[in-house]
Amino acid sequence: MITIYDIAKEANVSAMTVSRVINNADNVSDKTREKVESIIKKMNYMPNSSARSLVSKKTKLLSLLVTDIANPFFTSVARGAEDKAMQMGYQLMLCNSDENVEKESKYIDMLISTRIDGALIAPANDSSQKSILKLSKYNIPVVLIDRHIKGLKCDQVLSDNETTTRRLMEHLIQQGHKKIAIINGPLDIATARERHQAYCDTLTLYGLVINPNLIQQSHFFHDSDFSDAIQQMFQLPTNEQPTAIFATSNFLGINTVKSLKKHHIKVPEEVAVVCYDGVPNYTDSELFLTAAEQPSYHFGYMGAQMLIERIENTAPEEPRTIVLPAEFNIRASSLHKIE
Amino acid sequence: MITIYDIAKEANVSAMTVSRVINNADNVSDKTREKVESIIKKMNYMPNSSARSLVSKKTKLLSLLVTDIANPFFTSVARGAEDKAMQMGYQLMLCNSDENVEKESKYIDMLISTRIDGALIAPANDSSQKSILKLSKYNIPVVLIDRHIKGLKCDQVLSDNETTTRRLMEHLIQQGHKKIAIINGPLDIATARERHQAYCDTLTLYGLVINPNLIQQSHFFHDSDFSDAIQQMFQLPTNEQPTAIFATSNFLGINTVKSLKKHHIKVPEEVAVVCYDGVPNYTDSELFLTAAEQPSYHFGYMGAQMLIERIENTAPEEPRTIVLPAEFNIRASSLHKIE
DNA sequence: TAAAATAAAGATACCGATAACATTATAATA
DNA sequence: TATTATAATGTTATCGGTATCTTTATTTTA
Repeated sequence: MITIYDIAKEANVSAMTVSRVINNADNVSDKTREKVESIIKKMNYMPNSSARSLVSKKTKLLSLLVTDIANPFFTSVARGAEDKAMQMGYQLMLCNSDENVEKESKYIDMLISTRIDGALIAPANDSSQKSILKLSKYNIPVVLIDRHIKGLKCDQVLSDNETTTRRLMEHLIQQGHKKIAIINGPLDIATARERHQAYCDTLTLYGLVINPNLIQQSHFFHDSDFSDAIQQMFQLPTNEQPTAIFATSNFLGINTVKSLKKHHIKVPEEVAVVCYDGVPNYTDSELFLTAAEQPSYHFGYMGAQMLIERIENTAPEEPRTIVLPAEFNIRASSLHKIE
Repeated sequence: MITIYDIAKEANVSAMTVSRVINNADNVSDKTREKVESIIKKMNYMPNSSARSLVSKKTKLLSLLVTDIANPFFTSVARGAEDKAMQMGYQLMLCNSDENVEKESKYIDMLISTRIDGALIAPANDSSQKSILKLSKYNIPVVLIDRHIKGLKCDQVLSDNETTTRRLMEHLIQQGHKKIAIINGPLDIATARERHQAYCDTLTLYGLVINPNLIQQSHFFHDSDFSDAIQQMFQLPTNEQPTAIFATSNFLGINTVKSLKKHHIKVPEEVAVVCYDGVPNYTDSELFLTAAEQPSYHFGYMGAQMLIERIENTAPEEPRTIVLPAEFNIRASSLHKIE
């Protein structure tokens, strides 16, 4: 492996001069610079980042720690984060926690050892706080994505859970729905908690009752199954049965519609469905599910930008929170007025 | 930042003893080990990977260089690769080349500087060879994914382009189609070239004519647009117009169906469509497009495994090629017999 | 022209770990 | 008990860069 010393010897200069050349220091004569540069090219020299990092204490490495890159929301976040990282000269490491705090913690330990310059994290749940604080102990800045953690002060890019939920609910209420169910993720995840709260608040705001039988918790994975929960709701006395369902995530939305179909319940005629977050359209036809679509690419892009600003000390000291608005796409799944 | 020396001082031992403890060397007394371990825990010490790498010449870093992580094929590849990498104690860096050789080359330079232990690459096209050879110059093993490069000897995980194409074509031919168009990516990409070849071979095999008017090149991006190409084909004399289309990638398939729809051409009644590779189903209904679905997760998983074997010298010297079979899903888009 | 200022390059130590060898303490053997 | 073998620990050099200080060469100023 070629080092700075090989170049130095070949060019008849000191290693320090070579270092100056590759770092574009200004106190190198043009003649020397040209000579060194030509030898670097000839010998195909590339500086060793480990050696550099050891001295500089910077790795130019960021990490994106999400629950599952295969969730299209995070796929797009990754793309955005990577674009910004590359643009700013950073590389991005990918980690999937599977919403598992132990796995997440193991990753974070690895990331600390790697001495990444910063981390973009969509935490598994509230108890991720411990691992994240560990990063802080190592002065590794963190930007939270999508899910914040109560009591944890750091930069974050979040969705406007309150407004977006309310607007989805209002859409249903305007269509005449009074018995609206919610299918949600675990309440130890901020997004689930806030969407739950906003769901309750909106019902109250419009003078509707909050029926615990219409509140179901599942999880946010792709294969969340709550066929039983659905069935249960539709075995309630008729006056309790929901006429609309609010699903709090892309996969929950899809699986809700699938479950309903399985139980031969017609959407939207018998029950309307709205969904927080959307999915890419890989079909030739229009999408079916009414969704508040999040600008997921920007979650990653803005997140990476904030992170790099933090790393490079160009950010204000006070932690910043960016709230990105969703885009509402009213579609067939909720287009059926009831009286 | 806490180092091995801080631990050593606190434990009243030499740095080397601490190093032995963290590396689980067997020649450390239990008493010493316990003492050191407790101090490591107390002081929250984590070894510095840069320092380790500098000595060991191993970074435990892999890279996944694909054209676009947002393409569901590569998303799934990434998930598979990451799973295997994590399992084996490696971390995965993510790079998107956007099928751009310059961008790809820039990435590869960064990866060399980072001294990654190995790279999983889906090359932009044939001229990626130069950059990939550069990696070899630095003894960084490469596993090619999905796209191989002629003349480049290395481990690879590929699709069976010949068989899969032939089977898709045969399916069409069995339905009575004689005028089959192909919508393909650029021919400087191996997959496109091989699918093109297999398309021609299959036509010949069944005694059908190869009509250049029915051979269209676009590209593999998400937003490939070939509405004009489609229109052109359907402005041919009736006896030349295709009754079926073979799209050589997931996005090409989707966009083909979309374009046809735009031109009010009915699928499958007026033209059947089959597609190489599929997409995840994010809808409640059955997918429409007949597709040869690739086990993308395994492309990544197996690729990472081969790569790690190569890195850790447990692989046979001779480069290996793994060919993963596709799964055929005949769906509505091609289910219409013609006489 | 001598003294001071500036530019260009070199020497050395260090970043944080580990490999290789050296030393000391302890146990086994003659 | 003296001698070896073995176990446990320490010392030093090194990985490939860069920060810092020093030296040498060149230019500017008085």
